[in-house]
This record gives sequence, structure tokens and C-alpha cells, in this order.
Amino acid sequence: MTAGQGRASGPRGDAPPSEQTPLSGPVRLRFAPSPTGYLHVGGARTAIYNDLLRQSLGGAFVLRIEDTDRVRSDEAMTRQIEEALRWSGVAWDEGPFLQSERLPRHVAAAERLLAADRAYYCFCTTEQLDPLRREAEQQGRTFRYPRTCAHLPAGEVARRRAAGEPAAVRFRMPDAPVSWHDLVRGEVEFPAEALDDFVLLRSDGTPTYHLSVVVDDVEMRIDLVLRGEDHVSNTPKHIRLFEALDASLPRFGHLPLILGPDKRRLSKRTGATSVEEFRAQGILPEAFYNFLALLGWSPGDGRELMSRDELIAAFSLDRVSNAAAVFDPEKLLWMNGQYLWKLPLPDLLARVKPFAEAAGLGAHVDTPLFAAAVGLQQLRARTLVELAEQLQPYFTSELAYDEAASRKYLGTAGLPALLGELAARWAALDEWKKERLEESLRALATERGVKAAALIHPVRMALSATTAGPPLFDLVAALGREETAQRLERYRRSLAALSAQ
RNA sequence: GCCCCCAUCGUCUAGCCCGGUCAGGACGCUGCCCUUUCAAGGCGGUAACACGGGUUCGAAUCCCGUUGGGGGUACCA
Repeated sequence: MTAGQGRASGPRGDAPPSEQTPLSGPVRLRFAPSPTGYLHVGGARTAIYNDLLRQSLGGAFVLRIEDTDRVRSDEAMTRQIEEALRWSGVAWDEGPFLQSERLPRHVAAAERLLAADRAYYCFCTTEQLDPLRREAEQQGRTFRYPRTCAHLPAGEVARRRAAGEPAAVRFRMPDAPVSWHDLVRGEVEFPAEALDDFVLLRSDGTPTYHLSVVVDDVEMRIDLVLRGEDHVSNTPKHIRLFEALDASLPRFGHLPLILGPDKRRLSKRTGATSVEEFRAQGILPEAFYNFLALLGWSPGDGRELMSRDELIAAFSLDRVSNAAAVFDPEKLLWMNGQYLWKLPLPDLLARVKPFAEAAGLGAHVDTPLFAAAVGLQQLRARTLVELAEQLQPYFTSELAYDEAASRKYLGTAGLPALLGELAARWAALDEWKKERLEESLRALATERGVKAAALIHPVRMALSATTAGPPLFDLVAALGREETAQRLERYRRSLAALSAQ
């Protein structure tokens, strides 16, 4: 390639010189997922970065569903995506627009290009092209469409079309390298040899992705395209199309991909990959947003726990990494815990509610015990699902005690009797308050010459069937007089039975 | 195969552009403290510049190569 970069035979001059100017607003940007099921974390992060930019620079965020070529554009899937975005905290200003509904405009654009001779009919079939492709590969060359139909006489084209011969429409790719200043990766250039006369309209008349995106971006006056790295190699095509359509070029930025723990492209095989799944796991949206914002970007000052507003204030594309990042679910869990622990109780109650209902605790959700239990377990759960699970013992008296632990407790002589005595004293308390409960238990321990802990642990087992949990007297206070008495009695019998064996 | 890109603790990363602090922070793992347990919290520890050549008084930082990884290579999006 000798042409030297820059200037070239591009019909309207070349891509603008690399603008080093920092991004300033307002911007019109878009997020354009294809409705292939659920919103992927990679897509979610792209949406979040667009959201961050839109919020910090002003302008508009356009949501467009790229549903061309979908067997049927499933409305449910579109709703799914909207819902996932809304949950994530991504705010869009316009849309969602369905690309499938804009097909006529795409076709019209192709016709304009045809009329301007920037595109041409191609009668070659896939069957004809495939062997050439393989041959090129074997010879170590990049395959390019040989332009068999690029210069057919107008008469022949008209005749063959009139005869009903199927024809695709191909873009006449200018024979020059394409370069642009990518907002995240800097100067990018593709040699002319790597560029092909790609298809605009399939032989069935439907537009391809490339045509649709560019036409839509033009008509929606998008001036900033921020998308995944998998689109880098499409960008030269798009740039040429913008030019051929006499449209001004948007700025482009390409985000590195998100990898799974196996360092390969994130897949369902290695864990959750969709926004839906994280939501169902009891991940908090603000933690999710925060975490994803930090996957491939950092403010540079060591901050990690950041609200959306803080992220908006600190975000800039030039600090986005250009290396792929591995998604670490462990760290997400940690971050989620950080958010969960700081939630005000009423807020947390509202959020666990659906999870508690799913866990079969629907009947208790509005009780004082429920609120108390959530408060006691808050610091002990990292997700809403964990929290809901931990609530279970508060509402079931049919606890399954840990036998090994129980045997250990029996090392304290006369433990069943001691528990009986404790139950009696507690039952006689005038005030069911943790301070009174604790005094009473400690007094009993002192009188009988045992350590308080020798009583505390069995009581915890009696009340919650677990060896771990919130401070005991908080637990007793929350459970209430009646429930505590019943559980102590039940455990006392169970212990007595165990020691009799 | 070919084109493009990437490379700092196991992971996310700061530092790189403008060569010169024990290569800093976070997750994880781990020790201690706190404590009736478990968490949370506090104080420590563990662990990285992929490799090889240059350039330089001096390289994680600049250049070349190798290796490894990723993306693309469609009448998919």
C-alpha cells in the first residue's frame, strides 16, 4: 500500500482527520441490541457506557432494536430488553424503535445508491462464490468479491432482472484504505485489500445489517457510535456507506469484550450471562451498574464503590481499557454485599419481599418478625436470595438440628435441665427485652457454675438450628416469648433423647 | 489461512503517552484484633510487569520479534 494514508480516492474525501478534541456534548448516541433472547452482560455494559456518556454530556440516548432478519420480531423479547435496561438503571430518551419497521427506508437508500452508481446488482450465487472463498483461503489471501458483476452492461442487467433472475445489491467499495480515530483505541486503519464489495440488499430484497444500521444512524442523526469490539471490522464498511449516503460521520468507539472465567467469550456454560439471571440471583441493580462500569474502566483514583451520579461525573472514554476483561462473579457478590449492607431497612424490606415470597414466606412478609429478621440478617447475606433463605428458620418451628453440634453441647453436664430452667426463668420475665434476657441467662450460668457460652450455643441451636447467626439475644427478642418457649422445649426434648441413646 | 487488536498479582485494575519511588489499590485466599457464634469492621500477609532482543547511565514504561489470547473473515447481527 503506497497511496500513503489520508486523502484518497474516497468519493467525498476521506474520513475526517483524527479529532483529538475531547468529547463534548451534547451527543446523540444509541444502543442497538438484537433481540436474540436476553440482554447479555456485554450488551448491558455497552448500554451503561452509553448511558454514562449521555448523562454526562447531555443529548439523547436512542434505543433501537436490531431485529432485521429475525424470523419474527418477538415483541416479548423487545419488552424483555426494555425491562432489563430499566432495571439496570439505563435511561433512554427515544425509542425503542424497531429496525424491522424501517425496512422500506433501508431499501429506498439502497435504490438511491443504485441510482448514483454507488451500488450494483450482483447475480452471483453463494454456490458460485464459496469455492472461490476456499481457494483464496488456501492461497493465504483475503477473499474479496471478484467484482464479476461490477461492470455488467446496463442492458444485460435489465434483461436478467426482467427475466426474474435473483440479484443481490452490492456496495461499490472505493479502492482506498479507511481510517478513523477510535474514541477508545486511537487510530485505526484498514487497508483497501481488506475491504469488500459487501451486500446491501439480499437477493430476496431484504436489507443486510450494514445497510440498516447506517441508514438508521443517519436518519436518527446519531453522532456517537459506542459499541462492542466485534464491530471494529465493520466500521470501514459503515464509514464508506455514510459517505456514499452524503451523511456526516459519527464518532466511533469500540469497547473491549467481556470474557468468562475461562478467558473465552462469556457463555452460559460458565455461569450467569444475562441481566435477568443476575436479577434473579438477588443482585441489586445499583451494584450491577457499578460493577459493570468498572469492568474495563476505572476512575484512576482508586475509587470502586460509586453511585451512578459519581460514575457519570468521573466517566471518560479515554480511560477505557482496550484489553478484554474477565468477568469475576466473586467480586460482583462482594460489591453487591457492600450495597446490601448499606440499604435502609424499609428499602431492603421492599426489595427482599419478592424473594421471600418466592421462598414460600409470603404469609409472613408483612409481620414485625419479618422486619426484625431482615434487620438481623442484613449483614449476613450478600444477595437478596441468600437473605431470603436465611429468613426461613425464623418462620419454621420444625427445625432440623445439627446432631454433631448437639452432641458436643451435651458435654455440659445436665444441659437439658439447664435449658428447662432457663426457659422457666425467661417465661417469668416481666419485660421481653434483650438486656433482661441476657442478664437472666448469665445469672443462671453463674449460679450453676457454667460458662455463659455453654448455654448460649445450645440456645442458638434451639432457636435457629444453626451454629452461626446474629447476636443471640437479638434473636431471642425478635422471636418472642411464645415461640422461644416452644423451641427451647422442643430442643430440650431432642437433647434428652439424644443423651439417653 | 488472512486482516485487525490486546498483554501488570488467580481476577478487576493504577502506573505507560512525558523512561529513574519497596510496581499502588480492590476481589479472592490467609494471619491477628474485636466477639457468645457467623457476618460486618480494623490491622497485617500472599501474589504480577508473558518471553527474547534492542535503545538508554537507567525500561513495566520506547522499538522489533516470539508466544499466548481475543475479534473479524457471510446474501448473521
